[in-house]
Amino acid sequence: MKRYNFKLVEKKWQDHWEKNKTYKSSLNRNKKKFYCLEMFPYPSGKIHMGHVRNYTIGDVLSRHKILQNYNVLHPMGWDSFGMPAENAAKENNLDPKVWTEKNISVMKNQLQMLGLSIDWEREISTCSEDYYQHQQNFFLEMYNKGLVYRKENYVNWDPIDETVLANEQVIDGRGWRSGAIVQRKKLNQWFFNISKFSENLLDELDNLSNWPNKVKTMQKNWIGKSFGCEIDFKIEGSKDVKSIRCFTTRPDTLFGFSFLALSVDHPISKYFEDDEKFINFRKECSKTGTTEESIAQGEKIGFKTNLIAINPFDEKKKVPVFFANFVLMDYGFGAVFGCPAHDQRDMDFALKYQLEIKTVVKPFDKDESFKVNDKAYVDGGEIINSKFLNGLKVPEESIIKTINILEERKLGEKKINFRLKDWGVSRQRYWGCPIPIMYDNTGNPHPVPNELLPVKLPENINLNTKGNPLDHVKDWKSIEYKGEKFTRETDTLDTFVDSSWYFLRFCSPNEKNYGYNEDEINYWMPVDQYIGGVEHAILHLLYSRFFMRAIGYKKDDFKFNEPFEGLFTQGMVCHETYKDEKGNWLRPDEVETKDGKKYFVKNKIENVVTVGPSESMSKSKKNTIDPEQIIKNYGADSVRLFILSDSPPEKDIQWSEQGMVASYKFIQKLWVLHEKIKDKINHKSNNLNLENNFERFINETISKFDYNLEKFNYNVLIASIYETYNFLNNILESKIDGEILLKNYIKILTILSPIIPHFANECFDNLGINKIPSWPVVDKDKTKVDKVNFVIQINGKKKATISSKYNINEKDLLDQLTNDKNLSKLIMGKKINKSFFVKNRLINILLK
RNA sequence: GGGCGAAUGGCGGAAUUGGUAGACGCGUUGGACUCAAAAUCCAAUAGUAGCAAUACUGUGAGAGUUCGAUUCUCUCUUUGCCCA
Repeated sequence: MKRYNFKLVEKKWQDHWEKNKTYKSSLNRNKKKFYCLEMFPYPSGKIHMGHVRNYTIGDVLSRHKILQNYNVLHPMGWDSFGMPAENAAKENNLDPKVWTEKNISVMKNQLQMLGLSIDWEREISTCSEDYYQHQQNFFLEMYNKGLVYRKENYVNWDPIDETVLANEQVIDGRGWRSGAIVQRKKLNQWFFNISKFSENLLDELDNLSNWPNKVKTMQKNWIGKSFGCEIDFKIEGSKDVKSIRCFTTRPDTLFGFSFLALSVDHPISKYFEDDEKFINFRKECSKTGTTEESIAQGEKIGFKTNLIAINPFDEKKKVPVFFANFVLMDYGFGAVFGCPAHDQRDMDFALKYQLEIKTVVKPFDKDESFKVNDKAYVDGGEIINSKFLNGLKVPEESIIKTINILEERKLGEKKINFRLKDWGVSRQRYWGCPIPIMYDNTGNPHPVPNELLPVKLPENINLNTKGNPLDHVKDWKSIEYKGEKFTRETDTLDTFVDSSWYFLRFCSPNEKNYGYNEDEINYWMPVDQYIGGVEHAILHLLYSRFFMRAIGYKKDDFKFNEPFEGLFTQGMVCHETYKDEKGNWLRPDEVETKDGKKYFVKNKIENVVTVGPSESMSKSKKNTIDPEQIIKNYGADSVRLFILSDSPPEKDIQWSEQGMVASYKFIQKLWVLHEKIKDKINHKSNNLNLENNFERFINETISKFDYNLEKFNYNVLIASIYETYNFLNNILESKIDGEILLKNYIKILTILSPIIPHFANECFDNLGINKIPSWPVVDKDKTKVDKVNFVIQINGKKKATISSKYNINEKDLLDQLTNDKNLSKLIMGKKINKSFFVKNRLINILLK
């Protein structure tokens, strides 16, 4: 008996698929299409286990659909613009393009080692001119439709590197690279008008029935629709400022108003720019960073102005105006009215600056003397201490009625506010898609005219400059058109733009004239199943949804809004973390264990290792496992089997070497089984009972497969593969007819093939079958049983099981029970009060 | 602080959605094979009591609905993610 040699077999089939273009897809209207897409990778160097998991899940689905005779599109490409390339290139003094292309070739090779059913002829790379030229087109179309505009916006500015930093690159108020204190700087930037579609993006979430609710909730919260009103507050104490406009969702607490807080970026801050104390205060604020979270967690501080705000409902009530660090210019109008009794943030602030805390809402079960002290009361109840608002139910009456009153008195107006802000797409970086805009000598922007498109990214430029390298490429930056001199926009597009339409490009990757071919996208789109990490639940998915709306805006032949019909978000791959005595992280292969209890540095038993919690694999904690090495050691099928077997795909999985070995051994065992079966297929026998039993098991297994494939319960699927193995191994002990054995074994191999494709193909080949048959259909007749195990419960407790006829009725079952010598004593001498009968399952007998 | 989810043997996890809790795998223990080890195979494996048949307890804690609850409801604890 030959050992199964995965190295030879896997290579053989991968070559076979490539040579025969087995997974090439093309438009075929006679077949139902299925577009299976996994989030494409960033070419960072090597694939990681997260990729292995992601692409294995997608591959199982894709191969399953192929066997169900769908016309499957399963492409792969590269999200290849972005900062890491630029940084790596700077460090190693090479071209980002060279770095990127090298990584792509390494990673493509690694993905191919996994044996994925990908149509590699559709491979795309977002950094190639073939791709980004169409993106420039989309940008200009959107520009012409008024969906793109330019405005000044605050950014995190690193004064040493002279560069803009993303929020996550600001650590404790300093640039992650230079360590310089980050400044807030106003820059002119390009924006996509995503907020125009806020309402629609929110509403149509409800149609996405094949999306996880979790993701839909996250998007809902992100879009953040809130209902409230705008109120103008009269201001005293300044000749320049007469009123300030606020947005609020709680106008009903207006009588609890005790201060007005402004963002330090509020337009009226310009009147305070001579005040040194204010300038210092603003500096202090900029240290807390610009994220909402850091602001909320940091201490709330304020700067008291000499201004006085007047309560519109009670002109006698005058309160101080502050600048405060917890108010963001991005939300509402950068001004909030403070009601400490019913908002915790306002409460913290009021306590610090000893401002009035006036209770205006009470819970239903308290009386009018209810008083808020130092913890804001934010739940429902009834309005008190508020003159004409008293008695209104909070929130169902109070908010809308207050708004009506404000509107009647012309003090404010109803307003729906969205948290979702327009998408700033300008990046002061080299390695991205150039923005096809040029400026005339007065600084006005113009779209780059057709004959000068695409705007190509210059190559071989000096990256070791301050600020955006493109700014320094003089001969690229300045152009002449029809005798007039222009300078190019040197910002490039956010890489989220690249990934907002790549799924369209896959439908017609070679279309020359436009980003997509209409026929092709109308056939293939939308993506039937999209698979990726939950970390992209908000931005990438929302931007893609926006992009479809933006392309389709004022364009009748673009027929769909939603790019992804189904979405599946997989969990992360985790591994234990290790630290030596000095607290340095150690790689798993640097650690050795004895009895699974004591851990120490390899070959140095005296150096104890502390085992930390299992966490998402990351380079910084050194708890990564290199997929290529694992595939080389155990084979692609084993890796695929293991990565699916231990946990449900949507949950995190713990990488375990033992589990990996178990999967490897199992493939070996399957091969032994295969050879045993092959030896028996010419065996003649006639044992009807055995055959029925056998066919029932096989059909039940297929039905389990169908159910669990549909639900992405791949771990349960693998469990039933083990059960099938055990069953087949057992049945070979008896004399089963060879023909029936083979017929059913073929079905089993077929349903195994999406998970372990190399192995299954080899087995088919070995049996002289050159094409994997279609997905088997469950034969319901074969799953019929004539006996079932009935559970006997007495007073709700399980007492026994009894084998009885299928579909037996209650009376016959009770007869059978009373005639059974052993079981009859369970009810002997007692009166049956009542009984509950579940067909073919159980009976619960209540005795008196 | 808010929203959503989770909690089941030594471990990862099953449970046809209210009907036999612990499938399947890992680990552990015992046995076979071997001069020995590895590999492989066989068996046992929720806990307590018992030689045993068996009995009782048991799905984070506590209550509730129900003939029957891992599953539904409420309260609490711990924990994860997202948002603030």
